[in-house]
Amino acid sequence: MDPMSSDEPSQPSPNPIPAAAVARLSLYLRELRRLQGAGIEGVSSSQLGGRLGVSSAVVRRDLATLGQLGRRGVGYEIAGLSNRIRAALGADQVWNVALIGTGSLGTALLRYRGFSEQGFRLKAAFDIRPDRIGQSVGGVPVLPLSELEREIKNREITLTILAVPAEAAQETAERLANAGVTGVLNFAPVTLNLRGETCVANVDLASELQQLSFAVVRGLAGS
Amino acid sequence: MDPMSSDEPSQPSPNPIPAAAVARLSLYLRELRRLQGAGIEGVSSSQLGGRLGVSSAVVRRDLATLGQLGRRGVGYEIAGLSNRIRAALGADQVWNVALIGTGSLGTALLRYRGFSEQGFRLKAAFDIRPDRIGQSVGGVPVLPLSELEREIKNREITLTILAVPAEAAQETAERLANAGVTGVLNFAPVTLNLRGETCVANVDLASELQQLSFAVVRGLAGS
DNA sequence: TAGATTGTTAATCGATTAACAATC
DNA sequence: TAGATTGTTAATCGATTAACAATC
Repeated sequence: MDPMSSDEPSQPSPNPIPAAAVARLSLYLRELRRLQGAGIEGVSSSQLGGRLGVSSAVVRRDLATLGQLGRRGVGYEIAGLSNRIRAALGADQVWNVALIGTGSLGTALLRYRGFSEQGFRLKAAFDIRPDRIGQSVGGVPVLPLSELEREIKNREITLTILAVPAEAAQETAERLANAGVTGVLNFAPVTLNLRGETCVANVDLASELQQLSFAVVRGLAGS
Repeated sequence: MDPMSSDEPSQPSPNPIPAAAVARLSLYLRELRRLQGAGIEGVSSSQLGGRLGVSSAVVRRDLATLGQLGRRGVGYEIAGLSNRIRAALGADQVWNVALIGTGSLGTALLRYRGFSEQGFRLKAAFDIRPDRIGQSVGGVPVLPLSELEREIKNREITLTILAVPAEAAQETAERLANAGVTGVLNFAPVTLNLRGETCVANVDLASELQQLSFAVVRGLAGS
C-alpha cells in the first residue's frame, strides 16, 4: 500500500537527483521507448540529446547520477538504461491512481492512454453528480465522493488526479491527504495548502498558454 | 495579425525577465485575481508569496524586473500590478487560438473555461474525422484539417493547441509553422522539431504524473 | 516620528557548459 | 592501434537567499 515499504533493503542513501534532471529523465525515457520501438538497441548521449534539444553533456551528467550506465567509446544500451531510469523515477512499481471530478477535463484524463502506458493504473473515479455515479468512463468506475476515504483504502490508492472545480479543490485535497494519499496531481488553478507528507504537483493549463504567449512576444523561438 | 506589431513605440529594450520568473508571474496574476475578487486592493510581497509558497524576496525581485511597482512601507496596489504583469506576459492583448485534434483531450480543452478567462479566444478547431467536422464543441466550430492553412490566415490565428495523436504531431506542427502560427502548445508526447521562429511549449501529462511519483518516492513533500 | 515594506546589493547555492583523461 | 564516447573535473552562468538602506 505504501510504495516506500518494500522487502528489499532500503537503498542506503539514494544518490540525490537534481530537481532539474527529473523532468529530463522522464523525457529520456519517452525517447528511449520510441527508439526501442524502432528496434534500436544502443544510443549515444549526443543522439539522445539531439532529438530532445538537450546537450550531450547534460545527458551524460543526468545519466551519470544514476550510476555508470554507459560504455565508453560505445554509448548506452537502451534496455538497461530504460530500466534504470524507470527505477529511479519510481516507474518500475505499480501505482494505483484515482481521479476526482469527472467533468470534461476529468473525463478526458480517464480516457487518456498515456498514463497506463507508463504503468499507472487508474482504479477509480469520484464525483458528486448522481448522474455520473455508477457509470464507467474509459473502463474506470465512477464512485460517489462520499465513499472517497473508504474506497481509497480499499483500493490501495496512492496517487490522485484532482480535476474538480477550483472552488472545491482545497477541501477535496485535504480529504485526500487525510485519507493517506501520498501524491496529488492538481489541475485546478488554485494553490493547494497541505500539511504533512502529501506531495503536490500542479498543471495549470491556462498558465502554460500564457507562458507560451510570453515566449512568442519575447521572440524566444524553440523554448 | 502579428502580435508584435503595434502602433505604440516599440519598447526600447524590454528588460529581460528571467525564465524562472515567468511561470511565477503567471501564478502571481492568478492569485491577484483571486484577491481582487475578494475586494482586496493592496498586497505585500510576503502576503502574496505566502499564499503561493514563494519567499517574499523572490516576489520582490520578480516584480522589480517589471519596474518600480510597489510603495515602500505600503506594498503593491493590486489593480496596477495586475495590469503590469499582464502587459509583461503579453496577456493584455488578444490572442486568437486554434485547437487541432478533437479527441477526448481536445474536446476537454475546447470546453475549458480557463483559457478565455485569461483573454485567449478559441476561434476554431480542426479535425480529419468527417463526423466531427461541422459540429461545434464548447461554442467553437470544428473545421476540416484540409482547410487548416486557409482558415489560420482568415481567422488571424497566432497560437495553436496541438492535441492530435502522437503519430500525427510532427507533421501537423510543420503545417502550423508553415501557416505562420507563432506558438504551439503541444500535448502530444513527442518532441517537435520546428525550424524558424515558431515557439513550442510542451505539456506531457504522463510525465507530470511520473514526476509526482518521483517526488513521492523521494519523500519530497510540498514539491 | 516609528513601524513597515520595498528595491537592491552581496553572498550563496545550484545548474550548465567546456574540456579532457579514461577506456571501450 | 585508432576512433569514439563516456564519466568527471573546473569554469561559467544563472537563480536564490539574506540583509539592509531607502522611503512610504
